[in-house]
Amino acid sequence: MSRYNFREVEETWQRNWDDRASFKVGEDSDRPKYYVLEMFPYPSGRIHMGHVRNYTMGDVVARYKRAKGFNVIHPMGWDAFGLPAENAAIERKIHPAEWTYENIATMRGQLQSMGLSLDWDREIATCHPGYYVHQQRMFVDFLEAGLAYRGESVVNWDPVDGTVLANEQVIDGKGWRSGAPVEQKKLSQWFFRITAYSQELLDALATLDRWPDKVRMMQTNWIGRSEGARIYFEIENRDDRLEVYTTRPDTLYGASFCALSPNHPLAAELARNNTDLAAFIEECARMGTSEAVIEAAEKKGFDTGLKIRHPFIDGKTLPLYVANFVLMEYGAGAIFGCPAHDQRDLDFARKYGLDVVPVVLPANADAATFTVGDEAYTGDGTAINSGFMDGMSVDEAKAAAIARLEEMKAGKGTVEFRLRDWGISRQRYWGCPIPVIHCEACGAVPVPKDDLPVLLPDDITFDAPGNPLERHPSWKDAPCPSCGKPARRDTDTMDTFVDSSWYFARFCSPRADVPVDRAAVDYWLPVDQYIGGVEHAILHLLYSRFFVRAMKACGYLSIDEPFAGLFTQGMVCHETYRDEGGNWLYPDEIEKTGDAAAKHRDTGKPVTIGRSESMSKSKRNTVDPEEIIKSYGADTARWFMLSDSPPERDLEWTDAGVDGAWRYLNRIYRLIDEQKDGLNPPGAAQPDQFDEAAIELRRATHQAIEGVTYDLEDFGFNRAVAKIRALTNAVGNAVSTFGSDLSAPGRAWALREALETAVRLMNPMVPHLAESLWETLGHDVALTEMNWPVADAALLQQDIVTIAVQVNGKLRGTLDLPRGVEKDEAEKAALALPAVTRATDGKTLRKVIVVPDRVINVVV
RNA sequence: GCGGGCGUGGCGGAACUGGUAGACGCAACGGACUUAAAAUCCGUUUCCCUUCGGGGAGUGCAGGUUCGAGCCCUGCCGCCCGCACCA
Repeated sequence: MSRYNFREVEETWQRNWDDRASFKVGEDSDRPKYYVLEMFPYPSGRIHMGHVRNYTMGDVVARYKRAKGFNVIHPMGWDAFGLPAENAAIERKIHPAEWTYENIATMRGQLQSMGLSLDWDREIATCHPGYYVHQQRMFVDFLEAGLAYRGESVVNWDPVDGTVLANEQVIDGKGWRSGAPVEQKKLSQWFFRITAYSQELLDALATLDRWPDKVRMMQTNWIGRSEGARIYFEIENRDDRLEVYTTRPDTLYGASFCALSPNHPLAAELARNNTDLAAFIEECARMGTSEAVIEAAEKKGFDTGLKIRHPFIDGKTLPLYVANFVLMEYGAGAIFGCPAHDQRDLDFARKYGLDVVPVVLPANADAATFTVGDEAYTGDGTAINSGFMDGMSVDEAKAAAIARLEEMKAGKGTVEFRLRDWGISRQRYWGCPIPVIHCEACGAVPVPKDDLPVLLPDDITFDAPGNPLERHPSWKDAPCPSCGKPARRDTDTMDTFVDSSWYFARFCSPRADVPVDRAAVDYWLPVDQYIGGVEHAILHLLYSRFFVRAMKACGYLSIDEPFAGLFTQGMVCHETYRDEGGNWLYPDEIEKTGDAAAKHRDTGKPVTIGRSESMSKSKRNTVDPEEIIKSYGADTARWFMLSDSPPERDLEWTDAGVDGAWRYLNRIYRLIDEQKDGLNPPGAAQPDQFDEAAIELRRATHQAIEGVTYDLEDFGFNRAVAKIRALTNAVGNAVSTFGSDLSAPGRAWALREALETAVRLMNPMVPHLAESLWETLGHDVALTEMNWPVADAALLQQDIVTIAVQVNGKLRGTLDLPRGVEKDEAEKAALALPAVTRATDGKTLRKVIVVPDRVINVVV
């Protein structure tokens, strides 16, 4: 008897697939295509369990679809630009490129050891000039199409590191690395005009029916469409007008003040002659934008002394404040306040003693007595105190107010979005250079496409803070492409989210000398199944949706949406451990001494076991996939990843769970090893007779095919695993029923069918073992070339069905009856059951419900 | 605050459109094999009562609809996630 040698099996089959180029694909019009993609990794150094889970799921889908006859493309690459490479450069004096490519080499090897069915010929790295040259081309195209532009915006600026920070990199108002208080700074940057597609990005969400509702909801909220009105208020003693945005023009009669954002140009203008106002604005800027600050912040305002004329009420004026809660980025950067019907306005009004005039009367309230106390009334109702709008519903009043404003040329109805254009400039070295040259005479001039790529210089230093490209002695000097005079390169690089916004398209023609080969993208796109973490629900997934629209506008492709199907997987979690001093400990530093107790492996000191949390280096609750693969094999890791937890939910990594997976794989290995010699040869003709035991096994086999197929179509990997295990149990039972006698009609055949089926069903999940067992069963065609098994419908139904018998809905017994038995007959049998007669004794039979082949309910 | 999701044994989780709740595993316990251990195999395992025939309760809580509810409806409670001064 042989033992399952996973090391040898996994190496053999990985080499075999490689030698036979099993996963290399090209366009093939004869077969339906299927594009499976997992979010590509950042080459941080080593793969982690989250990668293992993600890529295992993708591989199951890829191998399953392949067996179903699809021409499956399943590529892999590297999201290789980004900050950590620069940090490594600073900390370890290693060039970002070197660090990145070394990491890629390590991680490629690790992924290969997982046995993924990837077409490695399509591998790309976004930091490679062969990739980013095309990104620079498209940038120029976008520029020409008006989809990229240069603009000013307020950014998070870290004065110590000398760079812009993303919002995520600002923690409690301080730079995450330098710890310096972040400043709000106005900078000229490049933008992608994602807002040109606001409505379209919103509308098209409805077509993404294979996306999680949650993600669509999040994008809907992020895009943030609202309908309302722009109002142009006249300002007393000034020529210009004040523009505000509101969603409640119906409450205009209840207005008691107007307020500007501290960043509003008018506020800045007024501050020039008013030091108190200047100080107030300064204070607002310092306050920062972190949530905690906003939560606690008091509504504060500064009365500018200016008076705003009410458009509908002759002679009425409203005071104009600068208020800390008004955002420059939304609407017009200015508001009118109606305290009775907006909580924030109410707080503000109470603080500054402003009028609170109710103008919407709730349905069951009395106009004579209705007042607003501490809570603003934001609901529906009837307009009151509102002149021409009195008596209208909120919706009618909105329309009427807009109509009147438009008539007076004092405003108009508008649709507003929360979505902002995408600022892509980063003051970083390790990113795609922005292909623009700034000329004093000609302005910002794109680098001609023939001169691309603009390559990153290799000879850079990280010995001072700030952008190495800016400090480079000569790189930024370049002649103006337009007039030829000395000019200056843009020293910013693109946000790395740009890189990941189109990589899925590049995979279709990874070596093309244009961004994408038209025939290839027309064949392969869109991605049929995309798999990744929910943390990308907005940024990456929204940017990519924008990018394909922009690419379409520039004639590169013709799809509307990049990802037809999306699956967001849960995280991998693990218990946490701390020593007496509160320091985090790695799982391999501790030893369990009981159910909820542990000690330090070396010191023997007690260890506190904390709750299970997402694996992270900072909490040291990580398990290295490479160690697991080395000691148990990739298949065990894969099988465990797919068992137990539904893929969209978090998975708890436990040693016991891994052992369980390991035990099962050994069990099926042993089972086949023990039975293989007694089986008939592969491909033997189906006998025409089966005894009862053989039929029972065949039923289990075909139910497993049916169930596993259904589950795999539906991302029910945990259920599929359970059904394969159930089939294995059924084989085990059959083997003991059969004993050593396989001569009864059909037994040997049914046993082979069951074992072969189990192997084929588990192939997408544990491909090395499955291939090996398939070979053991006497086949010389690899499973990668085999079709998916098909269930025999005749075997899915049982001839004898077990029917539940209830009395008043309570289970009293069961009946085994032939399928399709007459209702009367079933009813008679049910009423004759001792448990039923006992329960109905002395009571009047009211009625009997018979659900054919399912349940009989006796009502008394 | 707004939006969304989820509550099922000791644990992870099954349960097709309302029809035998607890599949499949983990852990635990008992047994077989063994000098012993590991490995493996067999069995038990929702809870309570039991005269061992059974009986009762049970899917967060309280109601409702239905012959029948884990699933549908109403109201609570708890947990998780996202957004957050969005006018």
